[in-house]
Amino acid sequence: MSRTPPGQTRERVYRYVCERLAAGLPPTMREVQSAIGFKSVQSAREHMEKLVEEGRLAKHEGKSRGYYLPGQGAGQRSTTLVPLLGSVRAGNLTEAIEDHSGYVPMQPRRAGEYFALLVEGDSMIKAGIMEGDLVLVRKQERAVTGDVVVALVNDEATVKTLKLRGQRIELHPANTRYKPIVPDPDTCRILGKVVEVRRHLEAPKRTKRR
Amino acid sequence: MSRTPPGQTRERVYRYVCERLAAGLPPTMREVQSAIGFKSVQSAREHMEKLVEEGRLAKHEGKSRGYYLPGQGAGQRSTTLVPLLGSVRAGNLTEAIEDHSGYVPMQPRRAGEYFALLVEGDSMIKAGIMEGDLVLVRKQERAVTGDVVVALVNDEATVKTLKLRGQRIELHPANTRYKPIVPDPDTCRILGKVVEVRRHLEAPKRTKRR
DNA sequence: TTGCATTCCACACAAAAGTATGGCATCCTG
DNA sequence: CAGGATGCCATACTTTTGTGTGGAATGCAA
Repeated sequence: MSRTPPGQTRERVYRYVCERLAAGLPPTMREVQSAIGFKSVQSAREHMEKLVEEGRLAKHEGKSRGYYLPGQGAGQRSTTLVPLLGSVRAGNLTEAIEDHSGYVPMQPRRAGEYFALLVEGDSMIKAGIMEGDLVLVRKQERAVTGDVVVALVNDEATVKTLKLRGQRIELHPANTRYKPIVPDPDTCRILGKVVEVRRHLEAPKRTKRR
Repeated sequence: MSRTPPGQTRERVYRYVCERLAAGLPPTMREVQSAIGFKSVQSAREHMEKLVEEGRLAKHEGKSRGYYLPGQGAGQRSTTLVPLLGSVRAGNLTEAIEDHSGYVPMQPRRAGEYFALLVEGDSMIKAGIMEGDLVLVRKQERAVTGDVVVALVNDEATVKTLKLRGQRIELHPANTRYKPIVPDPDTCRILGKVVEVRRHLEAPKRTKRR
């Protein structure tokens, strides 16, 4: 029977398992067996057990699809899929909640409900938030001065830096070409706080036609 | 037997399943049963089947832990956990690969191997890349003019915009306070192309002492 | 009243999935 | 040479997990 140099198949197994873990469905032993091309499920199992011994994988004993990455379980923050609701400036965000256009993976640092929006315009350029960036927003109706928030002003969403002057809300741009917005309190509502900004420097690859 | 108003338990089931999906380990029927508090596994199953009928969940027939979110399967890009290797300017990146300090979830737009780095300095401020930002990098040794790359110059990693003049490599900052780097070709190596920039606007929450 | 839909329970069975035991071959070290 | 480690195969057994069938109770519409 043919056999590979020590450690080589181990790496292939590890890579395959990591891919599956990242995809959200850990593999069974028999799936590892198939993926690597073993004739016997026991071959897969021995590699997996060794990976656990080495501390590179951990597992729930006796549970199906029970392997996981060590740092991912106990201390590591878990990944959440956040709905991408559309773009700032798009229409009614309440409706967009029902028809989100995909998910964005994130690891929340705080408990809460999150949504993602695409940024339009350059009003926050000095804060390093550019046209086309993605903002991840935690839903909350209050924030403090200095927070970057998504606010609804006259039913139009906008990303700005919040300044509270007493009870008065000011929405400050980070671009000298724009003036602060001082909305009528009845027409302004904070939707949430921007907790993360993401920028893709590469366009999506063209997918094949289906 | 006590029973809830129509739809109420369904939502609880859905929420639980979504949490589990986001955490990376879909639940078994018996786990759904336990989580909701049913006495019978069949109760869990019927809710799950209904969620599939409604199009809110999908499943791999007959497979353990086989449920998934519909848009997440076929067309949706799968999530990959990318190792965070440390910060640009830190020591030897080759060693850092063995001792990465966590994972960052991303949905790659192209096939390849990825790693993440923390940015130090403000040399790319005009490109909206700030101190403390996280760059997600696809490993590649070649890039084209205009790409933002991670390069190793005299064993020091740096994030810059690449400019190729013939065979000569120039590494351009996006900040007028810095000059382009024109490294000796023997001392410069491209490690990869920056494909995504992320900024956290919120510090990690303090975790309880263990 | 009957039929249907919804929300639940109980139990048995089938298949998937984890685990155990035996075996072979190669290489290296004591 | 023997023993141990590593990389594999083969098979059987055990447990987990999915599925099927039967049942009960409630509410609503025909």
